[in-house]
Amino acid sequence: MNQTSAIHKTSQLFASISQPARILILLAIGEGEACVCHLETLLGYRQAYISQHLMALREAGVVKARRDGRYAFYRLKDTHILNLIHEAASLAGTKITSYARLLPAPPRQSCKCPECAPDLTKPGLTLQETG
Amino acid sequence: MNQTSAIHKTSQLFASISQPARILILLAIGEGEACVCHLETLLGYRQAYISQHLMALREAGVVKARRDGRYAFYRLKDTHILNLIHEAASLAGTKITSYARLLPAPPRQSCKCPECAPDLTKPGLTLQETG
DNA sequence: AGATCACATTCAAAAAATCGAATGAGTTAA
DNA sequence: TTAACTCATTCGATTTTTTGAATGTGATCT
Repeated sequence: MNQTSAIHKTSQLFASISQPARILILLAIGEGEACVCHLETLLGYRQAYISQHLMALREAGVVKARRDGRYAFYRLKDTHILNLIHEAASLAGTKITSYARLLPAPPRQSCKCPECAPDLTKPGLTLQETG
Repeated sequence: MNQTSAIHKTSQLFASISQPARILILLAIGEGEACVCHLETLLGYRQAYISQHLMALREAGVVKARRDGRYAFYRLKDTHILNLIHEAASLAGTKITSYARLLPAPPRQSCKCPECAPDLTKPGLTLQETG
């Protein structure tokens, strides 16, 4: 592994997250797991749009997918990518707030969006942000 | 400063360094200062090419320029950008070696700017890398 | 079986980045 | 002043990325 190829790989990693939608997706996945429909609901993007970005992130080795039935669950390959994002935000003179992960209901395997997670429709349960 | 604009600024920072030539330039500048002619000799790129990338890095707020006569000296606005690069390399599964005291090997064809010229007369200075 | 759901992929047009070439602008030396 | 030097900028062709739209694939349900 020479210097040139190391720099090339590094630049490709940067390129894969040099886009607002990608960063939002990574933040939404956080340290947990998220299915596409969850991201769709959470971020308000169309499914195909999210899938495209997830494909790019997958090819860049940033996320990995797990299939379970007709759902696909995405997870960060290395959660240190979140640190990278926060440090970049700091260098850019701003601050990005992380999405707090909602605790998954013990027996449930589905995603957390209102569509597949009836628990979230209970009053009083909302999405929260934390720094 | 809301979340959307913070993410936008962060993605722009990533975009500005999502390119091998840019990363090489930042590594070459390192924690010191470098004139364009120095980078030209060091990296083997054309002057206009380097100037273009420096302009992009300047607009992204990554580097700042200082003019001294007909020379322009560039410096990192925040050397933490180097940490960011190394962390990204690690996430990409590679390792980038920093340049320390990097000078062209003899016979030296480096620029004659005040910054580099004195070193050129000293014997025994060669191209060195350090991690 | 057909219908529906969750997601992936392809296609194409628009937008942006890349990069070489030429040129401009300011500084200093002759 | 003229010339040479250092760097910045513009221009344009090529390539890449972005993004909406349409469609494909496989799993699940009825």
